[in-house]
Amino acid sequence: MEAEHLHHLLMDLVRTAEFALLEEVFPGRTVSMSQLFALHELDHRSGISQRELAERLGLEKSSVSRLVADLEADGLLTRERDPDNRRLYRLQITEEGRRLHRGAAGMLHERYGRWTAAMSPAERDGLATGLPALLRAMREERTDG
Amino acid sequence: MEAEHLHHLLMDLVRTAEFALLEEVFPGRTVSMSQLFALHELDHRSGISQRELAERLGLEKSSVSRLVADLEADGLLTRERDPDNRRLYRLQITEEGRRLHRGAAGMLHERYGRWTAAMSPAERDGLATGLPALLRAMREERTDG
DNA sequence: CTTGAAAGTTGTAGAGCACAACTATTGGAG
DNA sequence: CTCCAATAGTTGTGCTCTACAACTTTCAAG
Repeated sequence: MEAEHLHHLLMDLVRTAEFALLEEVFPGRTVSMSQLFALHELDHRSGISQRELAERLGLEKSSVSRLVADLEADGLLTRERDPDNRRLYRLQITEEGRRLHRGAAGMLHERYGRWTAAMSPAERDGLATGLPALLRAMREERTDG
Repeated sequence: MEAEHLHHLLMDLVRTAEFALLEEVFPGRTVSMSQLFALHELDHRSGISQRELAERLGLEKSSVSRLVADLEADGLLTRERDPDNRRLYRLQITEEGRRLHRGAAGMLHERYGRWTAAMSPAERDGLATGLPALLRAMREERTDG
């Protein structure tokens, strides 16, 4: 696979995917990309700190501070000081936050279903093999260097 | 391929790819994502109008107006009124703009090379088959609905 | 007790974008 | 020909997201 080809694909994918991820993901609420990512993280890893979340999101701690404050105000997560180290918060997604994330995921899943339905079995298999591998490679380089 | 799996992959990919695309892509200059996309488009389709560019970038015409004005001020593209319809501009990338885009692409290509080098032949083949198919499916839905 | 590091907050400023209201040009309809 | 609606683009304005710097609070080490 040539670089030029991959370049095209990635440029396209970032634009198209970001568009698709935010489009009408949840009616009535406005969820930013970072908020969605944050909920996504917290739905998997409960109890992480803001610093950890900032690292995972690739954001500055001050940005996460405000991001998390907004999510807390909307009742989508809770912040509790760690009793053993009161400098840091333990973030936990609330039921409502979980419902929102799952709801968003559900809406997206329908879309994913339509996408994969429009692909041949060979293409689906290829994607299932190649895409995780690409991400693994991207992430390795990012953590290495 | 299940939706949940694809959901994970896309969330990850958007974040990681956007990060990778902008990181030190061209030393000395600050290029925004949209500027990079715009140059990318103009390097392929010369002479399109701002309205066409706006459609391709998924941006509002006012945003493109300012975006293009900046790129022109930086000498990366030229704007000429269409003699047959003086309402619209014909946008053309300059040599410098082309060099910048190609340069950025070159830097990215090295990175792509490292990524694909870290993948097995089967994974590379899979990606080459599956990723274009996914984009095709995503784009079809976007233009349909 | 002091010092320095870590986690988080707040002030501030800039980038990027959309929306609305505007100008200029064009192609009809009457 | 004249008027009008549509099209391409511009400008004013305001919002959101973000980083950076300076700050507070908490902790741990000496």
